Amino acid sequence: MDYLTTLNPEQREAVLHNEGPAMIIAGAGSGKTRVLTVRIAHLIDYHRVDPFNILTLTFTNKAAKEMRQRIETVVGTEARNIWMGTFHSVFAKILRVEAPLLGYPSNFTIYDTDDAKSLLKNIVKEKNLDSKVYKPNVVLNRISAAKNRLIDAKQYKKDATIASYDVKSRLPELANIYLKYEERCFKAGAMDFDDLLFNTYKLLSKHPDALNKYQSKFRYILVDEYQDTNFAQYVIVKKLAARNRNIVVVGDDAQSIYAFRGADIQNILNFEKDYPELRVYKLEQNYRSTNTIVQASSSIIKHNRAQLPKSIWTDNDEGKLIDVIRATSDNEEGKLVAHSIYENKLNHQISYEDQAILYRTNSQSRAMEESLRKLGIGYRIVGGMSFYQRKEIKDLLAYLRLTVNPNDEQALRRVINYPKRGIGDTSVGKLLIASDETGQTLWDIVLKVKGYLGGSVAGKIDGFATMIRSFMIFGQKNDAYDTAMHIAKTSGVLRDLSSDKTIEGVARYENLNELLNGIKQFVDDQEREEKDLGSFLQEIALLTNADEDEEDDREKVTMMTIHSAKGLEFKNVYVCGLEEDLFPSAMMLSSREDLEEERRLFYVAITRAEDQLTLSYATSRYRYGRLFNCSPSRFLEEIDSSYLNVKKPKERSSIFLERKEKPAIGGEKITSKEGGFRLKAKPIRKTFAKKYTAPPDFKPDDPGLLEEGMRVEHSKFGFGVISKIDNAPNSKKAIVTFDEVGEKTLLLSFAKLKIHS
DNA sequence: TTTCTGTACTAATCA
DNA sequence: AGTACAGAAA
Repeated sequence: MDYLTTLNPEQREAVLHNEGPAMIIAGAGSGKTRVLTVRIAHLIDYHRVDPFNILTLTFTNKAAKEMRQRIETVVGTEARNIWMGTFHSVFAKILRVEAPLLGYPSNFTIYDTDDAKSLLKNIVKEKNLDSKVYKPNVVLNRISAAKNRLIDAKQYKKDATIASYDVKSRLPELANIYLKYEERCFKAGAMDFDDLLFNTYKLLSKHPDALNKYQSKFRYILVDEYQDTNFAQYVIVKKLAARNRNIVVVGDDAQSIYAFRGADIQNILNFEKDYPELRVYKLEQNYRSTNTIVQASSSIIKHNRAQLPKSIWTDNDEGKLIDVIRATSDNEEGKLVAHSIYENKLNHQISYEDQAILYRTNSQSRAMEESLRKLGIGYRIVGGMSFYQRKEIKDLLAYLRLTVNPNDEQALRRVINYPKRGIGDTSVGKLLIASDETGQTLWDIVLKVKGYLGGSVAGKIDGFATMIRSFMIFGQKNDAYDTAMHIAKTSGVLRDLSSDKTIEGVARYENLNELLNGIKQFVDDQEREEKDLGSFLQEIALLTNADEDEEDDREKVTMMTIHSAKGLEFKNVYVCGLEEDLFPSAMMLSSREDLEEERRLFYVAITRAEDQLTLSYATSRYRYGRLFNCSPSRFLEEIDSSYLNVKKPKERSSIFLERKEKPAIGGEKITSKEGGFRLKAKPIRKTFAKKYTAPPDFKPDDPGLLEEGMRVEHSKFGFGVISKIDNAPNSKKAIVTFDEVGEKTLLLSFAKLKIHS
């Protein structure tokens, strides 16, 4: 029970709350994760609750993992039996078992946003609708919103209000697209992200035995970040908790930032209505930030009308004022931020891992990256274009998906002609028509292709089907790694990539190997029981942006969107791009609700900082390759100016601005998963390869003169040092570490290198 | 059927 | 700046 002594009275009360519903309103930095973990530990350790009976829903898998580890220090390995994870991953786990009740195979595929969009694109095309009007993005958002409100395609079609709204917004065919989309997903044995929630709801409402089973299993339910749950999640939780009513939700209305995904603050208010016996606990003391930051954040959030009454306070020091940096361009903004980070380290011994750069949109990372690289500051980017979104990764994954579930239409279409095997769009189109007319899946048609197509194409398709079938048989007898390796080799994917000797091609090949390594680590994980391909695919389908690798973070600045930063904290935080139309986003200016959500997002951003907060903006910025002027964000004016230190451009030390540029280190994007393996993508940087252009008088030297350790100039990559020369008979190679683009292997018969002494 | 090339269009946040 | 698509040429 020592763990209770570390809590303040309010926290302790929340932890000791016994049975029945409770809501914990926890301000930023008030120790809510601590309360949650101690509470769970207390349930197990003191109240002798069986961990199997506890369900904890968190916002990221990483948060769940950390929480589990902390609980383990109190109650031991028993903690591993707690059901803990994101809504999506917990529900996917349930659906793996129960999907057959809903007519889905238990090895169902999970469609990510890209799969969903490309399926919608296909449907729009098949219906001969204008894809400029029915944009996949827009259509998907509408369908997603409907699913989050638990409206299926049939109900959608019947609903007069929705119909008139769709007509008004000139998308009258939406209902029919939704019907088709639903049908195609079901036929393919696939669920999109929203289906994981929707189908769980269907399961619990249509199958009393299943409802009964999970209600008695989950006797204690805890929900973190409750302010970001949507209607579907709300209803499911309510159903699960209906019998025991032991539900504790933790949230902060001021940090609700996912309305675009259907999150509804209303859920907090509904909660009070649903459980009249509800106890409410408030955690108002901030342990994270300086008083300046706490006060400044309060001065911002009070501009919002919609909020629950609470007053955040802190015992911490007053701290430093909030710096405001003004730059003339996005590139200069990056430079100033990078220099400031460098200076913090040099003069104040603040290591890079304690510093973070936050921005509204992922596209803002580029200018920052370049500046950090020039100063030789290591960094890592959370989110953005992730490893799994790369073409080469998706290609192999499509083969793997197809092997697990051959009805997966998106996967089939992706690889039926990759690598090129002479099955073009025309032929695939014919198969699709046959599939539509006969009601069979695309795979069924492929199996019986000779009945629908003639000529040599039929033979090729037949060969493809035979290959996939052989993969399926192979997969039944082997683990995920051996199967994936077999598939990569036999399908020709590996050969196709290794034949591409361009720089980008080599990077792609390495990425593919990284994926295979990742699968190997998955298989080698001692704690894992299921090592088949299907388990691996399920594992990676639900990775979140924040599910990051930790061992590699040392001496690296963290960069991410503010959304990804939720729940995190850093000593020094830079919030960039504080300009009208960027933050707040131009798309969020039309209603008070939207603007207030942007303001909450800003609130989340600044409350990430412990000691020092810096806000920056630029007066011009590149968009669509053009330079646009911008004006400072209204949010800057909303902060009480007594907390601000507006830096005048002159004050900045010129030493830094003229410093010689250092070679780059670091700079890889990292994505990983909690099971212990991690995947790094080799960045494919055409941009930087293009950036450098040799002077007109550039003349390469004779490759024979090159030696290890020499400093050389390359016509595209700029300057670098030869780290190794490989004297293979017909392909002399040099490995050169370039200042800007990092290590490259160059074939000396092609590469033009000039020696610099 | 594939590959090349020019053009049109686009970048908000996430599971 | 990057890319996705359409149309022409091979």
